[in-house]
Amino acid sequence: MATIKDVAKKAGLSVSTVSRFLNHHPYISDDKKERIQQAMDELNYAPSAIATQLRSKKCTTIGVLISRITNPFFSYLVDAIEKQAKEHGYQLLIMQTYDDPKAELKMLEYLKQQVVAGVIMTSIESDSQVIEDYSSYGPIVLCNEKLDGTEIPNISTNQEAISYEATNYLIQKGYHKIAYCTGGNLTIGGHGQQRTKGFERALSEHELSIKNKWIFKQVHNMEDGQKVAREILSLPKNDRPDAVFSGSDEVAIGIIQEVLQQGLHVPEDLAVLGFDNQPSTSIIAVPLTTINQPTTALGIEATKLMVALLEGVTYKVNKKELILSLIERKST
Amino acid sequence: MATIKDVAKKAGLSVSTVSRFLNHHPYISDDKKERIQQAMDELNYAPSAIATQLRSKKCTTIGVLISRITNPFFSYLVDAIEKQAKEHGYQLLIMQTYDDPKAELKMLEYLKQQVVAGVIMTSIESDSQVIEDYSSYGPIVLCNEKLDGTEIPNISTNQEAISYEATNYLIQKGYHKIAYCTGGNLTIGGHGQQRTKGFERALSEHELSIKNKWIFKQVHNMEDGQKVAREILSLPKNDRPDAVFSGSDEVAIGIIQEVLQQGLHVPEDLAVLGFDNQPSTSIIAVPLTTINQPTTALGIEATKLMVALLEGVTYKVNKKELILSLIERKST
DNA sequence: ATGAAAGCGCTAACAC
DNA sequence: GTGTTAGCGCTTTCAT
Repeated sequence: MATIKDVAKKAGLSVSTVSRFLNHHPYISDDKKERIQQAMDELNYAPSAIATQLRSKKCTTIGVLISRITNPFFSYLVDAIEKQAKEHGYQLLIMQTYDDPKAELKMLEYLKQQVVAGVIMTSIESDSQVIEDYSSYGPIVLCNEKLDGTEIPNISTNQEAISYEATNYLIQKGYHKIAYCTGGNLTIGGHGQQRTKGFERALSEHELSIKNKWIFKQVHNMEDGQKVAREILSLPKNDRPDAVFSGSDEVAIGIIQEVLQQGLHVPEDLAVLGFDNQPSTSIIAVPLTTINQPTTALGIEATKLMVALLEGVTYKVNKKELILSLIERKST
Repeated sequence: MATIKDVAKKAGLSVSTVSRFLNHHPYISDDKKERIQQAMDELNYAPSAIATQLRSKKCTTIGVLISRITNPFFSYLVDAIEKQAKEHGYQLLIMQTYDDPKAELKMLEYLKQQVVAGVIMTSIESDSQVIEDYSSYGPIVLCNEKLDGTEIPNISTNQEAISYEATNYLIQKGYHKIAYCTGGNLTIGGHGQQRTKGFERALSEHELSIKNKWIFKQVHNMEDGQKVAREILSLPKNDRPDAVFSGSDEVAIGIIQEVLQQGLHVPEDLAVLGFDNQPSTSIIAVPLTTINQPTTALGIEATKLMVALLEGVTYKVNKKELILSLIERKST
């Protein structure tokens, strides 16, 4: 590979002039510009990004932490982040955590080592203290997550409110025995805590109770959903929920599949409400009532905020687009 | 940020000793190891990856080019690549092209600038000559793509054969008027050329012809599929295909949706065969007959080959897993 | 076993 | 306008 030195030699100029040319400085005579360009072309020169970075301390790679890219919510989020980042001249280093704090820590170490200039976290596994510590090495922006008691900036939606609204919607529709599915395990500060809060608030306002056996924790995919449906349907009629609020569309789809397979009907035998509005929810046998997340807006705002932080300017987050909405289809 | 110099000073040693410690060289006395470790801890030191890279010329970032991450085929591919890369100590720089050759070129420039050590291309927009030129700067591995007349290594499946097989399957089932959907435009060397070849071979062996109006080019998503279905259904009965072979599941799903919406039936009024076996194809109203791609194997093999190329060892691709298969469901 | 010193490819004062 | 030079933080000879 040719270096800036080779170019300078070939053009009969000094490295600094070539460097100036590279960095679009003013005040270089046109004939020299031409000579440099020609030398570069002949040598097929490209500046070493590494050397530039070491010297100028400018890094244009943003780290993105996601739990799993195959989840449509995250792939759409990454899509939005990537497009926005590219627009500002940044690249994405992507890392899946699969909910493993070790992977998360690896990315945070990359921040410390300056492999990435900043990190957008779309999932959190570490303690807030750990993340706060690392934020001294570069900006960290939380996307669709929050960390109470910290100063870490975040872009997020009001999941508690929409959960409350969706639960009320179910109650108004006449469903009073509502089961609940969550990916977390109902610990405070854990996954889906906000959704759970909204759900519980709506129930208690209507003085409805929820039985322990109607609560399903650590359910994530279609198979889990099918299992949940089997459990529900095996309960005696008078003890059986008439609706399920699932914190995940995938689980909701599994539930619907299983109910239909048993020759029963949705929503007559069991109503199902999901969360995410994943692409496939509108095309299944019984289209799913679910909650739409402003995925693109979340990605765009998180990235804009990150870029602003990186470039030392202020950015006022546009909250108008960050709203969740209930999509009513056929499953409720 | 503390540097190696600071650590050396604090430990009362030279930078070279610290460097040796960092690189796990033998022959460092235990007491000095301890002193260094302690100094590092106190200073909260992390070596600058950039400086290390500039000096040692070792880069552990692999560039991955994909057309769009929101397409499940690609997100599953990236998932497999990321896991495999991580296992070997590499990271992924991901870039979507949205079929724009400019984006592709940007990644290839990153290869030239040593931002990435190698590039895995899961989609190709540039001329083979361009890609061959860039391959002198680092390994390029094609994944699920081929470039005839070049030496660029590739991991791919026999799409021609499965297309042939799937078309024969349709013919054997009694469908003799088969329409065809492709994301490309039927140019030689273009998108889906192999699939088209297999399709045509099967037709011509059975002396079946295909009318021009039964061919749909540049169709990509569900909406395109719905349009295709509308066009097909508006044809007079005697001139209407009885089956569609779609090069994309998404288009196939759109077709099914539209047929059902018009009160007609799949496969009675129109049989539909897709390509990809995307997750949602098994859960739609009429589960789709389609072709399964060995996504994980493609990703794993491409990454293993890339790592081998990067580390200068040979790797024999495991072709046993790289097989396509017809998944028969209810749409044919 | 440890240290001194050169230099990876580039940028940015500082001189002229 | 252009050249000289001193590093950025690290690895790696070459001494000792």
